[in-house]
Amino acid sequence: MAAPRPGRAVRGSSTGRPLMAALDLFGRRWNLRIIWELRHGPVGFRALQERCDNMSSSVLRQRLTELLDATLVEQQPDTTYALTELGHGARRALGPLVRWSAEWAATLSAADPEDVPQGF
Amino acid sequence: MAAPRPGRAVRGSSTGRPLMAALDLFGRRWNLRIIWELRHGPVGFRALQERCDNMSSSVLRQRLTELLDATLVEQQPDTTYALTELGHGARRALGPLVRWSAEWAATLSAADPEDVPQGF
DNA sequence: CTCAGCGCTTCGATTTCCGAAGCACTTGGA
DNA sequence: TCCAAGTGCTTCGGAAATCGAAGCGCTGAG
Repeated sequence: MAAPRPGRAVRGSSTGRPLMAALDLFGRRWNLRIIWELRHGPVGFRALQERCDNMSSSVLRQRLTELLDATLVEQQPDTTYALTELGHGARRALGPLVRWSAEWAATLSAADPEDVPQGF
Repeated sequence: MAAPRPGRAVRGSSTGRPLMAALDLFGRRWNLRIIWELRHGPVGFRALQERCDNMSSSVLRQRLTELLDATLVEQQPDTTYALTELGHGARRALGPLVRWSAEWAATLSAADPEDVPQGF
C-alpha cells in the first residue's frame, strides 16, 4: 500500500482529508515510535532498529520509505535518517500525547495496584 | 494480545513505560480513529462502525475491548460507547496532531500539485 | 406476530508483520 | 593486501493481525 499523504486515498478513508491520512500513517505500527526515536537527531538504520526494540528490518525499511515519501523524514548524505522540519512538527504535536500517557499511568496506578514504572 | 496499559509489557517494549504503552495502543489500527469519532459524545456500535468507514465489526469489537480495558472508553447503560475523562484527555492530546496534519497538507500541496482537499 | 434495527460473534480469505539469513559495501587494523 | 567487523538493506517462509460477509439473539415499533 502506498504511504498515506493528504490528498491521497488512504486505508479507511477515500476522501484524502489530511487528518485521515495522518491517522492512517500514525496508525501503522512503529511509525509513532520511529518519529519519537529520531527526536534527538540523525540515527543510522541499524541503530534505529535497536532503539525500536529490534523491530524487523524489513518493516523498518518499509516504514522509512513511507516516512520519506511523506517528507517527515529525510536521509542525510551519510545515509543516516533524520526528521525534516515537518517531521519535527509532528514530533512536537506528539508532546501532549507524551504528557497524557503519564497522566494515564498515574490514573491507572491509583485505581489499580499494578506496578507502573517511572519515566516515559 | 492484551490491551496495552502502562505497567504492562507491550508489543515492542518490555519496560511497561507509559509512553511505550501509549505508542502501542495508538499504533494499532483504528484506535486513533475511534477516539476521534467519539469526540462529540456517545455512539452506538453500528453507528461507530459506519463513522469509521465501515471497518470490520470484529476488529471494532476487539478495539473497543482494548479501549474499555485501558479505561479510555466506557459503555453506557444504553450500550452506546463514550469517552471517559481519560479518553477525553487523550482526545485533547490529539488536538495538536490535527493542527499539524493541516500544516502537513499545506506544505505538501505547495511543493506538489496533488489535489489536496479542504477540512480535516 | 412480524419485521427492522441493534450489539456482537464466527470464520475463511487477505494483508501485514515478523525474524533469521545473507548480500554488497565500507572501514580499520595486521 | 587481506581479513574481520560493521553498515544499509533485501529476501522469503511462517505467524499474526485485519478484513468482510454472514448470521445469531434481542428489543421496540407497528
